[in-house]
Amino acid sequence: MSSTKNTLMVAFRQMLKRFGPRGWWPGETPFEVMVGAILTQNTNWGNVERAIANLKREGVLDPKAILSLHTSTLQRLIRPAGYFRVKAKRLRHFLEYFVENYGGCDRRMAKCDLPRLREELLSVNGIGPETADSILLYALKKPVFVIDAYTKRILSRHGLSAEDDTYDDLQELFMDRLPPDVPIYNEYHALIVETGKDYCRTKPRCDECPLNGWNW
DNA sequence: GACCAGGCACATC
DNA sequence: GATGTGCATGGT
Repeated sequence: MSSTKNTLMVAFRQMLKRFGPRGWWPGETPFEVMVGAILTQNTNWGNVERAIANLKREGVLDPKAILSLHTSTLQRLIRPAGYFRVKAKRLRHFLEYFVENYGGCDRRMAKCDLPRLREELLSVNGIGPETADSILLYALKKPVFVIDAYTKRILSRHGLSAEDDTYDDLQELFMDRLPPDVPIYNEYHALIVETGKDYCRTKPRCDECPLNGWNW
């Protein structure tokens, strides 16, 4: 266990050395982070930035302001992020929950405990485990480890996960072995994404990967 | 033109 | 419960 813990931190330091702190999540406010978490589902971040810029330009990057938009207007503004019809619905579902339960106030929401918030978020149509955890960690500063496609791919490539491991299995793997520390969870996930982008796409460059030899 | 990107819900078997 | 499919834009 302790050697595993050490291995996880060694991998962390290797990635940090290679890329430096990523400073996630890019977003000026917790609310912007929440919107970004939904818009970035299976989507390149650059496209999400365009969509968020549109919302800002129209002065509607605000829970109630977005809710008051006509559906076609919302769709037009978030169009660059792709899947704009489904994402308009998902955004609305989340905002209805957010405004109804917390008055659209992230600080009020952050006062609630993690297990309750996670369960609530997962019950919102359009919010799955990764989106829920991204909101919890990056917007509300709750200690949850975010698992994403890169994490799955990297763990699998290094033989550190099984085919049938679920999202929760992989999350447990990290959370059992790391202290419940928001800055570490934040930086760790961001660095895994960065490592995945550079070395672990469909044509992997395993030889150069900073996680070469990673094991536990 | 193919492939990729910081998922999720739903239909079908 | 597992497997397959639709959703869509913009960069490389």
